[in-house]
Amino acid sequence: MSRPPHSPPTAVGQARDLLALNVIRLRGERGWSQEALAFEAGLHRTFVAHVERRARNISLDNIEHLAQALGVRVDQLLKPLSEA
Amino acid sequence: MSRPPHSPPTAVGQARDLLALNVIRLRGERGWSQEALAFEAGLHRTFVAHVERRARNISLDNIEHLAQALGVRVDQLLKPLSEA
DNA sequence: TTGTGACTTCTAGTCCGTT
DNA sequence: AAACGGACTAGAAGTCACA
Repeated sequence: MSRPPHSPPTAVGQARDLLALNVIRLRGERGWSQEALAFEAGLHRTFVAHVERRARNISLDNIEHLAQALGVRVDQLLKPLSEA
Repeated sequence: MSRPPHSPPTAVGQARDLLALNVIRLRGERGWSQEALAFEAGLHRTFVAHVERRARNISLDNIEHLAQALGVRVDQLLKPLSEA
């Protein structure tokens, strides 16, 4: 009565994992420290660290700031690694 | 000194628009009211209304709840309509 | 059925540190 | 360079009355 038959079951909390892994990956590709990324995104260094450790429930506006700092689209930050 | 040369410039606030448009579209495709979606996502009806009107800076966990209710992946909710 | 402003509670997000 | 903690403030979550 609600979900399309072919969509894979998605465990809660996976979004934080996806974001964390993509941020870590993209930041690494650019050779940036957490502090450098935080500066580019206008966020605090400890907050970026929390996000990468999945310890915080980041808001959409700040996801967007991270995406812009990394030079990618917002949805790219939430794609499964297999597709990134 | 920061952004890859070929990434398109993305205006701030677009993420809310993207999310809103995708939620409205997917909800419409399913013939659901805001209240029905809210119920499926475990959220309040007025909260969904605020999100669709871009009036709230929703967090990642709740984006995930909406995605699960709609039976799509999180990144699908933030894709440009042209690619959805 | 949906939009909206206002309100309280709780956590996102900052800033200071130490390891 | 990054994990981790404490204390604090800004702002999201969640709800309601009403248009």
